[in-house]
Amino acid sequence: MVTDSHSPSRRPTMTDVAQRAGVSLKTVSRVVNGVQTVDPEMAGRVQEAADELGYRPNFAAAVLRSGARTATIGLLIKDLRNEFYATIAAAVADVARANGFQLITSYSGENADDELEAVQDLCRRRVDGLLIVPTSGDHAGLQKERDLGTPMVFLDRRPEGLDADAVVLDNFAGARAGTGMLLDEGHTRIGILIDTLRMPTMGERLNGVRQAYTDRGLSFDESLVVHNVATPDKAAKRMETILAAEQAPTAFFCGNNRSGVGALRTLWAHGRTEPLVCFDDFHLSDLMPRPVTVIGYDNYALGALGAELLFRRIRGEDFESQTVVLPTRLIRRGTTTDAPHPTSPVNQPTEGIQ
Amino acid sequence: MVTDSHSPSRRPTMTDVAQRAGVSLKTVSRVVNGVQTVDPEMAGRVQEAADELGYRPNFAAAVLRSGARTATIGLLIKDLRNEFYATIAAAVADVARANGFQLITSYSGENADDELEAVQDLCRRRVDGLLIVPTSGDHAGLQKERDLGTPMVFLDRRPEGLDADAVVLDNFAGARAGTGMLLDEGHTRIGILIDTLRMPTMGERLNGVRQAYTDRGLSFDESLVVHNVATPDKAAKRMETILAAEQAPTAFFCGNNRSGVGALRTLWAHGRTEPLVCFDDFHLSDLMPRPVTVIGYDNYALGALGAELLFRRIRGEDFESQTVVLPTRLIRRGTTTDAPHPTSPVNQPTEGIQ
DNA sequence: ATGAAAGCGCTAACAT
DNA sequence: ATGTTAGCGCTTTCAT
Repeated sequence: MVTDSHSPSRRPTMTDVAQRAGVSLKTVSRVVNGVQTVDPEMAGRVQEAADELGYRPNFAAAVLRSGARTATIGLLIKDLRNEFYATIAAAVADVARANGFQLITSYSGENADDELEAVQDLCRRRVDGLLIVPTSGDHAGLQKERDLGTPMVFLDRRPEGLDADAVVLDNFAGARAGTGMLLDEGHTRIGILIDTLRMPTMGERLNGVRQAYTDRGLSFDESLVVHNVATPDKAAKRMETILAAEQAPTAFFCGNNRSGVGALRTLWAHGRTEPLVCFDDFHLSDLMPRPVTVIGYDNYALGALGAELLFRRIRGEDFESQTVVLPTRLIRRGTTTDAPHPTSPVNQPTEGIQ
Repeated sequence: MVTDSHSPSRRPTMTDVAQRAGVSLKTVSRVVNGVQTVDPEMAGRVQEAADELGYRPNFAAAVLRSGARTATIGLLIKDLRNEFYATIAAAVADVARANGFQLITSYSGENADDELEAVQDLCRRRVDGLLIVPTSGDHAGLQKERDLGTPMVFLDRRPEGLDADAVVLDNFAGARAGTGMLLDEGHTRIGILIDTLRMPTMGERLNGVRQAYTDRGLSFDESLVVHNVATPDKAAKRMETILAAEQAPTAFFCGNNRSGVGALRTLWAHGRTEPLVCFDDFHLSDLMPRPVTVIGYDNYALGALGAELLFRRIRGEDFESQTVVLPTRLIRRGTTTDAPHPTSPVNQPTEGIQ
């Protein structure tokens, strides 16, 4: 039953089918593509021959000759284990599927060079469009590819040095509202944990924090900002130090869910009750063992809107480059209990967590 | 600066570059591919012409003529928002990248027909191999594609009606150990929440549960099994009914993390302390507001091992179809507090949760 | 070291 | 309704 499945034997071609069915190449083409009128009897013979041989049309050859689209889009994205990116990828996959396109998911790399290389590879493969969740801060190198006819839409971050569409979050307003809430609760020393400012999103969020102070005529103490908190582990460790210090902050603002989760762990471990606001919602945030306020948004919409925008370009619509800004909103999450302190607060952190 | 980026103008070809550089087509080919010796002066001229035109080799055309691989693998997978699948996808993406391959991620669909269709589309695109996280229970239709020369590796579920490699979890042993733990703690009425038995993985897990009873000479009450609990919401609702019943179970076993999370929510909302064992670990399980024991495993390894296996096939290695079974282990997660009951236990569940 | 011709698998444009 | 010819963009083979 199992034939020699490991032989690299050439797949049958249209010519093979034509020979077997005793018809011309073109007739096979017509039958396979289901267009035009073909004599039913003949069509049957062709279909039979094709089935017997296990004929599968070579899509790339058809595209090459006909000049049709490859019906493929590319997505450059970082780490699918991070739910932020995974949700975007899921949205893009859904839209691609709805349009009958395949999706090539490629890693966006660490810097502008990696990114450019990935884009160029996808262009060699003649993708019809590109969705990019950028890592690097310079996209000027991509201008050429776009000019060459590959539309691009940027997700989560605006393109820099490049004229292209984008869908981003309102980082500034979100951070401003979150910080404002803490200030309005009477906190004036708010510890800020952010990832590197090389991510413009972080800069926007930090500016939102500053603006909340300004809004209220308060001055912001920049020394309360802790930079380069890239992982939950780092956040947890930095929090240990911060909490031990004199004049520790009375509330915390975390620039993303990674730092938020890490900070939460340490606060929980020490039974601390300082309020925490965290940019990005996350799975199960509602079941956290203590309150946490998140700055949430529609993550799936970010990916879906970006993909829709891309397909408009692919369909040939011509319009000025546009940037869609998605709103955020404050959501109270986590649980509250009567217990002032956990009995056995420290637990093995979940493995493989972002 | 921005040239007419929306014109569907043909991308330049090798012939265009050759003309501009005043050399033959073949010379351009040699320069572009960086093989063979070409006069440096000439190579420079060619490179210059290529850069000026923004020439990008047409990868598909090269593959067509040379018969080389497409350097592409396909991944059929369901929902990337589910961290189980997202982790597998991340692992596969990493291995593909390490091998210089691109990855087409396609939806595996709802049934055998969708699945077959997706596979056939990928075969038309001549992917060099296929990773499949199956949804359907019949893969006989894929045999032909495999015989035609496309190697396949199944992830999480064994292929049915098809001779192919697979990487799966030891569902039986995991469920047996988890249930055994509860039985050894003295529980005899354990409520079982599982998804549909049409998923063989669920059947294996349920059999593991039964075996744990058998191991101890206990008889298992099949009426304690709740079927078709597919989402956290469903699990939460079913738990309401179960807890309200007379002779409610004194402990719970959930067949996957979706039902586990849902059950956890309801238990927590009611301040119930019945122990809960859940197949699948999940993000932040360590911070759940009450204890939970998970049956964990190396999810990333599942994807990575599968991809490695596939690449061995792609490289032409010939060996008997093999199934790798990954071990599981019990892990205590969640937090414990002195508080017998939460004050405000019911909270808005996290949005967009799997 | 460079180039001309043929052809990968398919479809477009023309016959018939 | 069916077939023939040419050629998509590239690499191979074989000259030179």
